[in-house]
Formats: sequence, structure tokens, C-alpha cells
Amino acid sequence: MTAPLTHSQILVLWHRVCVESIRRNLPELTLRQFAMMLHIYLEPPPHTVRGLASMLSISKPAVTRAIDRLSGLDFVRRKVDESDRRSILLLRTVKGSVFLREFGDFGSDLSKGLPE
Amino acid sequence: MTAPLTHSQILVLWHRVCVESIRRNLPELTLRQFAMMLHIYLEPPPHTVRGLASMLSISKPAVTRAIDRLSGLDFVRRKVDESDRRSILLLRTVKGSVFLREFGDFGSDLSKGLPE
DNA sequence: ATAGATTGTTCCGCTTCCGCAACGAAATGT
DNA sequence: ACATTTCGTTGCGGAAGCGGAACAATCTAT
Repeated sequence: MTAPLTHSQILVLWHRVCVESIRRNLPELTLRQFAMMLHIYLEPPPHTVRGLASMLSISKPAVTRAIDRLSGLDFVRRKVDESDRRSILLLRTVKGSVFLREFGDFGSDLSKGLPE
Repeated sequence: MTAPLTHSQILVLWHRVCVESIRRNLPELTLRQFAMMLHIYLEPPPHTVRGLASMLSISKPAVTRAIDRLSGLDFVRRKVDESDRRSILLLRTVKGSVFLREFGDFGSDLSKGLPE
């Protein structure tokens, strides 16, 4: 386990990542979209609309719309849950993995040389 | 200087911060707004519209709009540059400092216990 | 003086997002 | 069988975002 970052290091890191992400012309996700995207990729499945809604304390329509955007980017895929056909399972995609790979990679780079 | 974070640690940290920021009902800034906000607070002045535009490789109107939003939140203040009255200086505010303080604080907390 | 360059803003049309209410489809309970 | 609950989506009005063109104000150069 790594040493925690200081208040100031977090801000510097966040700053660098935001700037770099914009400069690279990566799709600009909202915080909500980022939160859902990362949740789907980092936490064990299954992932559902209601699950994300309650995890973030936001409305289900807000989740639906964020997923609309993410699936438009082909970062996430919808699939009906065959064991309960009301539910939608949110699945990872190759394109989404590539995006997060790039994001994590330059983030990791930018975390080098943070001020004391 | 701290050890750099791994690819995976960056994603986990980003995930935690996004989720926490939404849960706290903090104003949801876009990446651009975050980038400008942090730039103004972390880099030495002066800060101008054209400066931010060229730093991020985006258009000046895009900067104006982002600053509109940030100044609506009272996170940033505009002031005419008396030495060149065409220029607008972008200044920090108390509310903005408080916001970044909170953001950095819980970010620092969330950076504790990152996976190996 | 005056033409030209520079700065930031406003306007246009379009897209995206929000919350809230209403909805159809599917599962559950009696 | 039928009412109820739970799922995710859609519709609506309003807020905010975008790029690009046009703009007023200001400074610079000649």
C-alpha cells in the first residue's frame, strides 16, 4: 500500500489529469459518467441502473441518460438480465477498456514528480 | 516527492473522488471548469482568458462560458487589467478556496488504502 | 489621425444534461 | 386471475454546454 497523497498533491494531480485529458481531445465525460464508468470497470458485476442510482444517490433517469452517453461512445453495453428480464446488466466493452487504459496510463505518468 | 501511482491506483482514486464528490452534492464542474479552476488556484498569476484558451487548446468563447459558470458559483472573480484594459484578470475567491480545500481534503482521505 | 491587431464577449443553432412525472414491461403476492 | 411492486425508459420544460462568426472596446503602429 502506497503512502496517501496530501491535500495539495491531490489538487495538483487532479489539475494535471484534467488538463491532459482535454489536450488529448478525449471524450469529456461528466463526473457522473466517470463515476459510473469506473464503477462498472472496477467493481465486481452485476451492475444495474438502480444499483448505480442508489450508489450515487441520484435518480434513475439520470443514470439512464449517462448510460445512453457511455453506450453511445461504446464504452458500456446494455444486456437484459435473463434471470429477471426487467433488469439491465451494464457490461464493459473493448473500447471502454482502451479508454481507461489510456486514462490510467497518463494519469500514472502525471503522478510522477508531485510536489512535496 | 511521493512514489508515483500505478495505472490501477489512479483509476481507483479517480473513481472514489468522483463518487464522493457527487454524494456530497458538490457543484458538478466539467473537466474544463475543473482545469481552469485549478489552474487559477495552483499556478502563479496573472490568469487571462486567452491564456487559459491556449493552455487548453480550446476556443476563447469556451473559456468565457466556463468562467461565467465559475464566477456564478463565486469560485472565480473577473477584474479588468488596469495596465491593459482589454484584458481580464481571473482572480481567486474565498468560496473557491473553501471548495478546493474540501475537495483536496476528502481526496487526500480517499487516497489512503489504495490497492497495491 | 487612422488603420490594423488583440482581447474578451455575445449571438446563433445545435446538442446534452437535469429533475420530475408518467409510462410499458416484467415479476411478485394474494 | 389480478392488483401491486419493481425495473428501466421516455417525455417535457428548462438550464447549460459546444463551435464558429460577428462584435465593441482597447491598444499598437505608422
